[in-house]
Amino acid sequence: MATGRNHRPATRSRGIPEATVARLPLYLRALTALSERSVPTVSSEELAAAAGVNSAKLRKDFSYLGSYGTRGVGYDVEYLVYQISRELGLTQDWPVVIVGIGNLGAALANYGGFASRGFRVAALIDADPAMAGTPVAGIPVQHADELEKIVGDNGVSIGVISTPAGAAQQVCDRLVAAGVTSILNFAPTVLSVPDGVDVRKVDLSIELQILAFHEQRKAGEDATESSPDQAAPPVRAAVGGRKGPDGDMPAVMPA
Amino acid sequence: MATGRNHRPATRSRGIPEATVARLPLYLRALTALSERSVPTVSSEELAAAAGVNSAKLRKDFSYLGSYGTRGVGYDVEYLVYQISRELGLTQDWPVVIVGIGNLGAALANYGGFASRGFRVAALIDADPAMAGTPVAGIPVQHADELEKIVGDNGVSIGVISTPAGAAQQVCDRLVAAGVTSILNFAPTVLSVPDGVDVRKVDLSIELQILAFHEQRKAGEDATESSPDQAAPPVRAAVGGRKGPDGDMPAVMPA
DNA sequence: CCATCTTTGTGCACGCGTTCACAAAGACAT
DNA sequence: ATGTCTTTGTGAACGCGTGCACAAAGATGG
Repeated sequence: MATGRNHRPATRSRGIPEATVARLPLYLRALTALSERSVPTVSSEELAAAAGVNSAKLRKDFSYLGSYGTRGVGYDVEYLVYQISRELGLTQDWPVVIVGIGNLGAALANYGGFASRGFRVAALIDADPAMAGTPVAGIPVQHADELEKIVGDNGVSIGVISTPAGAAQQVCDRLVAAGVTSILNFAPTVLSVPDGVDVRKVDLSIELQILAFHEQRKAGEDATESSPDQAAPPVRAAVGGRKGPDGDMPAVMPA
Repeated sequence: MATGRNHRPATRSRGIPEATVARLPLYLRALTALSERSVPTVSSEELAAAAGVNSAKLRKDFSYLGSYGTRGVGYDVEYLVYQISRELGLTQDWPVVIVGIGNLGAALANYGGFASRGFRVAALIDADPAMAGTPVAGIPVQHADELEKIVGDNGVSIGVISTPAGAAQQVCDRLVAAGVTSILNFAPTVLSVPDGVDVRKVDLSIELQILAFHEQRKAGEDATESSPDQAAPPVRAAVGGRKGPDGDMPAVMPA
């Protein structure tokens, strides 16, 4: 039921590696800061430091875009800002819909970085009829029934899902059916989409768990790895047995 | 990722690859759902489908944890839930502080997935004196002056930064100085931290830009790749010279 | 016009991650 | 017991991403 044929056949588009694409926004941000300070040129070393990456990596990344640097001098800041913006498709306007206007959805709607970079919040959508008409971030919330019409009328191709996990797949299906081909998913669920639709997920819970893993490892190293088993003993559960010994796992969509 | 000399000496801890660690929370979530439905065992194929990954990858991932499966049958759900939880360090309690209680910070504080899996919001911190005492998600906001004391008293090792970009590095430095060794950064900035401190970043803007890239590419393919240059002409800026002849560069985005 | 010095662009090697494909292991039926 | 059938665990090959190290390019000064 979940992913199924989520192929992702090496999204290497026009020869630009996916890893490079993921770093371009980082470079762009650093370059924009330099541009605001009217810095005319930067070396790969300086820019790499500002973006927090290796300078060789940065140069190789730029080489995929073409040769925009001048040897002995560096890169022209304004020119590079333009080239990267164009490569990322930020020279055009991207109408975006946010579905699920709870705490998170409202926060996203209010997020400044949204509107500032070619992205425009075309509509806020929520399933709660009581919210319809209520303005959030200056935009009136519309009912989910309008979803297809909104997407169609505005030519929306990017959708943001900030609904509860239980509603995410259904919302996703409707968005895709209406014409959306890129989805940013904040709900803690694996979304299943047809080929040709891109999904990126932002998952707070997963990030925290990864941090906890490393944190535990650090603590374990300090403790000379002497801890035999700090918590409850593994107790291989009998097949078909009940829940865990402590019976926790606090119900509904923990994370 | 941080900046400067953040070596990341192959964070391969006890032989568990980083990529595997990043997937464990995904497996755990799928397994928890199965556990709630009282499913006793799953095959790698089923679980992989639920988690949206390749079954061979899943089996290899589990092999790093040890051999918890039974050939011909599959994996014991309860047992695996426990093993992964333990590996991720979720059998212990992780006090977390959230710094920056704006729209996003408040949304995070209200996020259910936070408290449910071993993570406990120990404190909410904001620099605005007017917010001090105001309860958010049932927890009174404390002033930033208390940061060091809060971290110290509660033994906090994980910090969440949801401040504006300008304040993030400073907050980060204070958290680290106070003893925090893992940081989840929502601010659109590259954080610089000393060795031994882990930083993970969640950046809405970057995710959208990556989606825009692929979206543009899809549109370009549909148009038979005939588009020569859809927007303003590149107009290579003269090296060392001033800006473009017409001084355009439409300020394609402030921040 | 030549020498020097800076910085880019990239060939190459290495390591990680993914995937295939299959032998080993065990459940289950007879 | 023995055979069959399912599913795991993993050896091996492959491809991507990273970083080193250096030659080529061009600016700059004499």
